[in-house]
Amino acid sequence: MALPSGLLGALDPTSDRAVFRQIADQIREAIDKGRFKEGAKLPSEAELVEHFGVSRMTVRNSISQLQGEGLVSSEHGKGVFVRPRPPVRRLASDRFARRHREQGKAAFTVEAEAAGSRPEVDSLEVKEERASQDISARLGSVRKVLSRRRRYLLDGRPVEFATSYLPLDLARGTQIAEPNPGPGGIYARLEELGRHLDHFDEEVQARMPSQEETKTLRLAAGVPVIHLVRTAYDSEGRAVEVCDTVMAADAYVLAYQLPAN
Amino acid sequence: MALPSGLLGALDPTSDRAVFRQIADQIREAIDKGRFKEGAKLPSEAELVEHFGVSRMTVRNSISQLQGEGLVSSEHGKGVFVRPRPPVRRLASDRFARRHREQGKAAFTVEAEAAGSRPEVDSLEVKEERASQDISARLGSVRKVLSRRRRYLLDGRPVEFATSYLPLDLARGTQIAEPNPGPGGIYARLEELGRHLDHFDEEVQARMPSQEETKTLRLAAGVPVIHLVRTAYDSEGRAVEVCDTVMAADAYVLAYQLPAN
DNA sequence: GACGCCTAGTCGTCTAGATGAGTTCCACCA
DNA sequence: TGGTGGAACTCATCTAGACGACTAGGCGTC
Repeated sequence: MALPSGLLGALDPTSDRAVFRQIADQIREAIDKGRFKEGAKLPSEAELVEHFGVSRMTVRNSISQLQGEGLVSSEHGKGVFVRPRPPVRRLASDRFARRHREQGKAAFTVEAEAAGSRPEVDSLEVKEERASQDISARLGSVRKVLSRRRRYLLDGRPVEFATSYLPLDLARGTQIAEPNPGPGGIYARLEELGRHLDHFDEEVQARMPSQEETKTLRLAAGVPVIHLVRTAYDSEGRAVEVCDTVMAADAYVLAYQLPAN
Repeated sequence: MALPSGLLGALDPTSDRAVFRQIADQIREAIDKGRFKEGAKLPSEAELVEHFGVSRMTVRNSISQLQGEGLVSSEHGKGVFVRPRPPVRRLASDRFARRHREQGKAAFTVEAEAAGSRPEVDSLEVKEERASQDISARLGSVRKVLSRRRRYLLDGRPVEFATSYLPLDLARGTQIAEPNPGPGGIYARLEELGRHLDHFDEEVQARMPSQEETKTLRLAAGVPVIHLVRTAYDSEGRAVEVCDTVMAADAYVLAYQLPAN
């Protein structure tokens, strides 16, 4: 039952700092210093109670603190574990370049397989609907849109879900309205429709997930999401697609290249 | 003491869902539906205890749930409030374009004043130090660097802090090593030194803040940070600066433009 | 009017205990 | 051999109460 000595220190009873914060500090430091490795099990609540001589609620308070920081996650009946850092997927700013599209495969699939992961696309849903105010504004006062909703998984883990919106009069009746848009994806189809793509605008924000997002992406406590809204413009400056994406922040790093002039 | 009726519903005792989650759901829904507006005070813990007929710890558990989601923040002695959404600063991908630099003022200052905010720069610290492994790799195997550390505030609120690293043999003895690098900032000085800037690489990640970041940025619970690492390259492809930035995620939206070819 | 004190209301921290539920493993029995 | 039941351990939820500390407003004193 007793804790291996040296793993965790003692409390400072003279400190102003709340006891549960001191305990969280101790555990955090032990993780930082590698005394608890990624994926390792923390001492059980009972062991921590004994070690620090406090009540169980205080220990739980400490752990819930660390959970909120995304450092640990608890599993009912098993224990509390140092949260492993999943491999991140790097999204380069040229990922929608035409030269990649011409290969004919979806960007997500190609990239994932190159990284040795098993990609999946999920819950595909294609609908015709009224544009929300925001989408309408981004598409240039379009009323009705075709929406394409899907979820992406890597090795069975959901990492991202996205909804594309296209003006209905552009997409209706084309392969874009089919579940499978064909080789090169909807951007290839848009170009075949004579909409030569010129550039994309991306807006990036980070925030904590909603309840629904937590569920859809199976997020652990303390994992934010990246919310990315991309608008595609054709060579005449018309917006042809808006893609609204929510990503598990611990699975991604976004890379952009900016010109200096 | 009693709660205005209609604000919050009742619990479902037959539900599997934990009581504290049901209470959090009720409050979340009330916020979503606008029954509690931004900045409004939630019912006190005592009122919620009475309304739902549960113990105080259960109510506190609900509230701490909502805090973790970034929905509310509590103020000791005052109450729990719906977290107001602060105005966000939009960072455009051309913010380092030469044409802006030539105005002579710092980008942060110009932008903030244009938006009607009061900008401040803080805790400026210039040091010579050994490069960390990561910084060294990004700068191309540079051992010693000049580091410039500073914090940015808008209307007194810290929103971002950043550290720039430059190869020491490039920056030493120049105005870059001075606290005030002069008009146009260090990028202008680099160009005067013959390092014509070609492009920047930016890497964006989001995560929960460390203890220190929470303190430096005075972050509320449930606010993630955006971690941005920018590398500046000159026209000969040499990395001349790495800037490591941590931003309060609720204060920013990043905007990028990507070419389609 | 300015200041300080007091008080009621608020959240923060901590204790001690009860019950529930998921996981693991092993001894026992068929 | 193989399955089953249970013990022991884990975290999850909830209760009831105590004390501390911060805030705001009222009130009296100077």
